[in-house]
Amino acid sequence: MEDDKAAPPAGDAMREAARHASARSARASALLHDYVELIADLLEGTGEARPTDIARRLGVSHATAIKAIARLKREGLAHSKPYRGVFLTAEGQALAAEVKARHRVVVDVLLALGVPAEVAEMDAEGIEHHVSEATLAAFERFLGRPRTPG
Amino acid sequence: MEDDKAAPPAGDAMREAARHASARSARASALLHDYVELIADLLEGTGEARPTDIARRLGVSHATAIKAIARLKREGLAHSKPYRGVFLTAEGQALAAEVKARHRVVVDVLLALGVPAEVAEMDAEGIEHHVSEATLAAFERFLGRPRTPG
DNA sequence: CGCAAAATGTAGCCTTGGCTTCAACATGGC
DNA sequence: GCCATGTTGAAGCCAAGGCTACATTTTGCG
Ligand SMILES: [Mn+2]
Ligand SMILES: [Mn+2]
Ligand SMILES: [Mn+2]
Ligand SMILES: [Mn+2]
Repeated sequence: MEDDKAAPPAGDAMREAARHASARSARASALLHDYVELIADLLEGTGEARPTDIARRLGVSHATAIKAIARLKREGLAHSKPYRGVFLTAEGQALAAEVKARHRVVVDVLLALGVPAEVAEMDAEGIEHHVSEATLAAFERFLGRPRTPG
Repeated sequence: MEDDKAAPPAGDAMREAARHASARSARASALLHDYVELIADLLEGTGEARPTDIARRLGVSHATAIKAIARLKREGLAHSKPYRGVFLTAEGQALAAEVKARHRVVVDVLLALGVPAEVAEMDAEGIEHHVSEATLAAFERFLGRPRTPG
């Protein structure tokens, strides 16, 4: 039997470790998701996404927003020229669409479960980032919105 | 009339900023919550909570666990003597109880919504940290477990 | 137009939460 | 009882995500 050098988590502990690793990974991408979602929103709404507006809507300083935008660009989700506002790449737009759909479903599930609207919006902002594909599918079934409408 | 210097987010933007701030704050305490929950679990199960076991169950290096434990101690949630394992303060125990209850409710709601068990455990590990009191109450009502069983 | 105000960007600081590496300690098996 | 092995702890590195302070650019208004 393969002898598991260096005490790797066995059985239960291993599965638990995997769960926590998954949560950590979701936490790591949460911020980027919020940025692309918001940028898409601003672009749709007003035609432009300026760092200052992004910062204001997220409740952070403009410097923080600008650093995050730099990361979005590094990761191929956004592009921008100096002093010219931010835009999403095709990849960024696709991600934004996913994230927005997920956000809506999470809010709707919370509302369906009797959570007050303001609170639902609050909590969804964090919960959405930890809803896997399988859970999203279950949520949609529960809401009576099958994924494959064929 | 306080004249709102320096372009403070107005109306919608302000509420959205508050939502994101709330999510950031939840994210910040998530890690501590997982530690106290796990430590309580280990103490109940085996009578001791050793840094190595904590690290293994969380899927991080022992050094990472030890630094987090130091933070737990700084915040009055845990105490320990060198080489002697970790224990929870009264405050830490109370927090652990809350966190465990919340974890259970979240998993049960996901199961009730048709999420597969393995996935429910996965997602709950992240979702639980973003479930406010009001949402928790709604979940308990939905599950038919009123908070005040009087 | 010209210039003040607003927006943008840069630099540098801090904390958190990961990691590896190495040193010190505790203990169980012989 | 000793010592190999496992556990614990300390140090130091890194990236992310906050911040303030300051420099630069754009823009809008008189
Ligand atoms: Mn969000
Ligand atoms: Mn969202
Ligand atoms: Mn958790
Ligand atoms: Mn948990």
